[in-house]
Amino acid sequence: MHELDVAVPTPLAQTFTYTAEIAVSAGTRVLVPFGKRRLVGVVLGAAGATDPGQKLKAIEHVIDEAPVYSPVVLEIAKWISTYYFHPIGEVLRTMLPASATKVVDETYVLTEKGKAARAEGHALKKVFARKDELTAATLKAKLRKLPEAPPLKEMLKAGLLSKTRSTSMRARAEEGFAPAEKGEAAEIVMPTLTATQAEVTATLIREGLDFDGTPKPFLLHGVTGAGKTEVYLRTIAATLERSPEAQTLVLVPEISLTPQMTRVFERRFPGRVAVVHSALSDPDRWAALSRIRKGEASILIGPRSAVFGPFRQLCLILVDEEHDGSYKQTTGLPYNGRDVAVLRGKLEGATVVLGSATPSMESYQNALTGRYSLLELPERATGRPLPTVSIVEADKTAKFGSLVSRRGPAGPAMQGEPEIPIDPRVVLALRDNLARKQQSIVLVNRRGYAFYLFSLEKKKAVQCPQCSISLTLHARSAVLRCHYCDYATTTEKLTRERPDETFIAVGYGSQKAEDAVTRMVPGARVVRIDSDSVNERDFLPKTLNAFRDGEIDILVGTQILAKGHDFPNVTLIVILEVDQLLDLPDFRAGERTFQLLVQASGRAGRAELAGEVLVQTIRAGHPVVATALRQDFKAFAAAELQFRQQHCYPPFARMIAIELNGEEKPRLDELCRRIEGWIEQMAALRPDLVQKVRILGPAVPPIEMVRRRHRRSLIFCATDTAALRQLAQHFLTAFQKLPADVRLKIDVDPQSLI
DNA sequence: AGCACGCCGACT
DNA sequence: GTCGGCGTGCTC
Repeated sequence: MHELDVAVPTPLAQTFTYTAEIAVSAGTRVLVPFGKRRLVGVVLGAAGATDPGQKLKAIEHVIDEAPVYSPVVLEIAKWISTYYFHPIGEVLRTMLPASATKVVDETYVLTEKGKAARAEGHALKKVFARKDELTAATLKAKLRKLPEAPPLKEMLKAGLLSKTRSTSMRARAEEGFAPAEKGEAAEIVMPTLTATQAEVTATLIREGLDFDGTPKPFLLHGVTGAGKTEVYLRTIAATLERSPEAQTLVLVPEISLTPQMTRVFERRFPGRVAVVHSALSDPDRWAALSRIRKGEASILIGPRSAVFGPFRQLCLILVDEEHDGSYKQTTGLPYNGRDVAVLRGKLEGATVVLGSATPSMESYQNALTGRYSLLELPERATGRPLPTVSIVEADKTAKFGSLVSRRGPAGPAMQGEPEIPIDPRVVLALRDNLARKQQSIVLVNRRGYAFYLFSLEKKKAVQCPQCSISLTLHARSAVLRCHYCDYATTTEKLTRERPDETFIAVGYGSQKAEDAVTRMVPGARVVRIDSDSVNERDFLPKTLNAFRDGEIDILVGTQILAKGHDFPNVTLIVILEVDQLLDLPDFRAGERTFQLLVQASGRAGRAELAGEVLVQTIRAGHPVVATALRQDFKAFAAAELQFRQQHCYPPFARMIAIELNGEEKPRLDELCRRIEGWIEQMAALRPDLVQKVRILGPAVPPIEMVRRRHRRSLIFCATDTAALRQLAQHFLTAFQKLPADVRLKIDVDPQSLI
C-alpha cells in the first residue's frame, strides 16, 4: 500500500495523505474523497511520516495516465505557495484550465432496463428524449417539471437509472513529458536586421543559448519601434536550429495579445505556434496547451497564466512589455507572471529575455546591479527618428465643469454646453493632420463622459453608495456608473432624489473627448475605443482593422490604445489630462505616467511618416513629463530610483500589503485595535523583526469602501526580505481566525497601494 | 471554501 | 411538534 501526499483545492494551507493500491507519480491528478465531498487533488509525492492514529482514506480514482504537472511546474507551485502565502492546492488549481480540476456533476445514465422502459412510453421518454445520460442538475430540473414522473430514488431502486462518478474525461492527460519527436524546420525569408538588432541577437545567442550553464536573465531595453519582435523571432529560430524540439514561451500582456501580434509568429513558424488567451473556451485552451505538452507546437504565446504551460523542453522565455502591470493582477492568486517566468527559466535552464521600451524600476535596477544582462536597442529599426513630443500647457480654468442640474424641481438632466476640454492648439493640430490625410489618436485617461458630478451645496463629488469613489458620468445614456462595482444610476434619478442640490460635471473622460473631437474637427471620422465600447463583440478588432485601412481618421480612447498596436499612417498622438495619473496616491504614479507617455508616443510615425506627440497638461515642468518629452529613459530612471531609495520603496525594499475588509465598520475597527496591540506586543517580543520592518497602518486606504465592504490596509515594508516574510507569517498565524464576515487579502510585491 | 452538526424561533 | 436560521468546527 502506498501513502501519498496530495494537494487538494481548498483554502487550507496543508496537504493530505491518501493511500493508493498502485504507485502514482507526482503531478498526477487524482479523485479523492474529502469530507463529504469528492475533489480533484494533485499527487505531490510519497507521504512523509504519518500519524499512526490518523485514519487514511484511499484515492478513489487516478485521472491521468501521465502527470499533467511537470516536476518543474510542481516546484514553481510550491514556490508560489510559500512566496505569496497561498495554499498549494489553490495554486495548483489556478495553473490549469478550470475544467481540469472541477469534479463534473454526478451523471445519471439510462440502464438497458431504463431504455426498454423509455421505448415503452415510460415517463423517462420525456426526460431522456435525446440523450442516454444527464448530469444530476439537469435531470433534477427536468423531473421537477414533470410531477407525473416517479421520484429519482425509486427509479434508481428499480434499476432504470444508474449513477456514475466520473470527472471530466475531456481534460484527461494521456501524454506525459517524454522527449518530443523530431519536427521539421520551415524555410522562411527574413527581413534584414539593423546593425544593433544583429548585435543584440548575436549576444543573446552567444551568451544565452550557447552559454554553458544557466545564463542570467536579459533585460532588452529597446525604444518603441526598435524591432524587438524581430530579435525575438531570430532568437526563437536559433533555438530551433540547435534543437528542433526546443520550445519557447512568449508572455505578453493580455491587452496586446491581438491577432496581428500572433500572426507575426505564426507566419515565421507556420504550424508551430499555440496561442492561449482569455476569450478561448476552456476546452480550446486545453487543446492549445496539449499541443505544447505533446510537442506538436514549439511556441506558446499567452498572457501571464501561460507561464505554467506544459512544456517538454523549454529553452527560451520571452516576456514582452515586462513592465506591464497586468502581469500582476490582484484577482484570485496574485502572482507576478514576469517574476514566475524568471524563476521558471532558472529551474528549466531556459534563457529569459525581458523586453520593454520602458523597463520597470525592478528590472532596471537588476540590470544596473548586474543580476540581469542589459541589452539595448537605442534606435528605431526603420531609422526614423522618434516622434517629437511637445507640451501644450492647458488652460487651468478649463478644469471647472459644466452645469448639470439647477436647484429646484427636476429639470432636464443636462444643461448648458459641456466645457471644451481640448486646447485650441491641439484642435488645430488635429485639423491639420486631417487635411494632410493622416491619422491621429487621442488618448484620455478615463472612460466615460465627465470624471464625476460635483454637488455645489455639499461641496462633494457624487459617490457610489457601495464604494467610496466618484461615479463616472456616461453622457449618451445619462448614466452614472461606478467603475469599481458597476453600480449604475441615472442623472434624472439623482436630481429627483436630491432636488435641492446643484450638480456640475467636472473633468472629462473618453466619451466627452470623443464628442468634443467630433464637434471641433469637422469632417473627421471619429471612433471611440474604451472598455465600455469593447464590450460589444468584435468591436475592437473590427475598429482596429478599419483604422489601419484608413476608414477612420481619429481614434479616441483610453490606455487600451497605447499598447503595442502598429498603425503606419498615424502621425499625431494627443495625450490629454496626464495630471490625474501623476496625482494618484501611489509611489508608482511617476513610473506609470512615464510609461504611458513613452508607450503612447511610440504609436506615432512607425512607417515612413514622421510622428508628432502633443501632451496636454497643466504641469509642463514636471520632471516625469520633461524626461518623457525627451524620451530619456535613463534620466527618468536615475531620478525615479533615487526617489525610491530615499523613501525606501521598491526595488530597494520589498512590500507585503494586507487588506482587511468587512461590511461592519465597528467590527473592522475593533480588529484594527487588536492589530495595533499585536504590533506593540511584537515590538516587545521580537524587536529584532519589528526594527527591520516598517509597518504602515492599519490605516484607511484611499478607497475606503468597495462593494459595500469597508477596507483597512496594513503594509509591511523592509529591505530585509527574511525579516519581512517572518513578520508577515507571524501576523497571519496570529490572525488566522478573523471575526465573521471579515476577509483578509494578502498581496506580496503589490503593484499599487490604492 | 464547503458542508456538516447544533441549538433556538415561527410555521403546518 | 417540525422547518430553518447561521454560529463553529472539520476536512487525510
